[in-house]
Amino acid sequence: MPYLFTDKPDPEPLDCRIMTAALALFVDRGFHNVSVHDIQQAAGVSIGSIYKHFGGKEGIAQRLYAHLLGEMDQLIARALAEHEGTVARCNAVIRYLFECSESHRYIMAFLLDAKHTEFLSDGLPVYSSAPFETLGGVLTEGIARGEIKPVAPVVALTLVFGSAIRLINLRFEGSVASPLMDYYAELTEAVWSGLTPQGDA
Amino acid sequence: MPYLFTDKPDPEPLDCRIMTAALALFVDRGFHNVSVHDIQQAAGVSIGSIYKHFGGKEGIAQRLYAHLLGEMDQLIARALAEHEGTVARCNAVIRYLFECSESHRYIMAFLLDAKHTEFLSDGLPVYSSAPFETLGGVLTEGIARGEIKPVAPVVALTLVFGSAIRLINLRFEGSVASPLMDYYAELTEAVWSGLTPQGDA
DNA sequence: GTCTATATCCAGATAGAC
DNA sequence: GTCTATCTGGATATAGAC
Repeated sequence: MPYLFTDKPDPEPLDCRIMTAALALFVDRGFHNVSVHDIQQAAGVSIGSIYKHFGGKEGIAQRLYAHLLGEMDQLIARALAEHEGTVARCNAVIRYLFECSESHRYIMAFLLDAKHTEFLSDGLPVYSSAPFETLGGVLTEGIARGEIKPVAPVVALTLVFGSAIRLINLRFEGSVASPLMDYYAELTEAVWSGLTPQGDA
Repeated sequence: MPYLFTDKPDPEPLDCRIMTAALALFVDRGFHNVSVHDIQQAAGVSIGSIYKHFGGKEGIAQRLYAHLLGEMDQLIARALAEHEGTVARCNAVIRYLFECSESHRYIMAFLLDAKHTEFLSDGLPVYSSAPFETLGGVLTEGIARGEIKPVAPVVALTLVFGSAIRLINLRFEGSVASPLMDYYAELTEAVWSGLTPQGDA
């Protein structure tokens, strides 16, 4: 089972083997280019088990998505708890996003790179999900407090996190050779100098 | 045949009917959730014609992608030709991107919203394609001339166009209710006040 | 060059043994 | 609860008439 912050339990249960294998395949090839047979083979399990535990391919994707959204929620909660002030909090989130993108590529690619609406019948797009709602709230609050220029919240959101996530996407695509943290300072400085009244970084 | 700037010729040839129908289906449902039968039916053509003209579903997507990248190239060339200076040029591109996203939703959604690598065996990701290479060049030049702060080109690219494109994505997803141009001024002002030495908008 | 009918293949899903 | 073998549906692709 793929986690961002905890190490997996040693006698890894079958569910987790399946989800881990599926995650890698989904990211590498795309959901629709992966068959249940591929997952079964990669996980070293039988087809029967997969249908018993998940009900099918979409079932795996659903549970993966729900689980990983939870991980993302933890990441954001952690970043927010560790800092005070809108700028510091958002920077902490960006830093975590960058670091986790390097250290847990599959998790982050599945969350930030996939078009979930194309294979999850129910699921909302990531940017309407709980974690990103939280970030929108942080920025809206920052605007209300005057820490951020009075722009539309969605503009602040796209500037701060949209650009950061685009950089992550480019990194996953292979268009960016250096580790993301190499760009952290430049990016955050430029963003906040455009969004804060005083122009602090 | 979907165009950004020209009106379609009146006795619309068969190729174009097929490509137009396929474009709408690909955007609405995603490439893998569309069958050749669906396209055939929507275009009012027979399966035989589709295989004769395009060789199959991926053939349609390939020609669509090539054609629409050309349209995007025109859009950018136009914006660059109409203005002088890095900031004005980039703003013109953003303005065109916003306007075309409202007026030609299917074209822009196919170009900016789809994961082409998942269904085109050859095609590069959009952000490594000619149009975006051009934009990278414009920003690199602006940095060299001192019109833009000396940041890594990829940082400038993600800030200027990454945030704009994220906003477009959100608009397509339905997360943004107002027309994109409502945010144009706020977005560009914030971006350039972070990226230009003097902080001009 | 356009269509219809058909063949082939493969992924998704299940039934029943162990 | 886990596996193997099998069924079924549907999508891609083609062959041949018009």
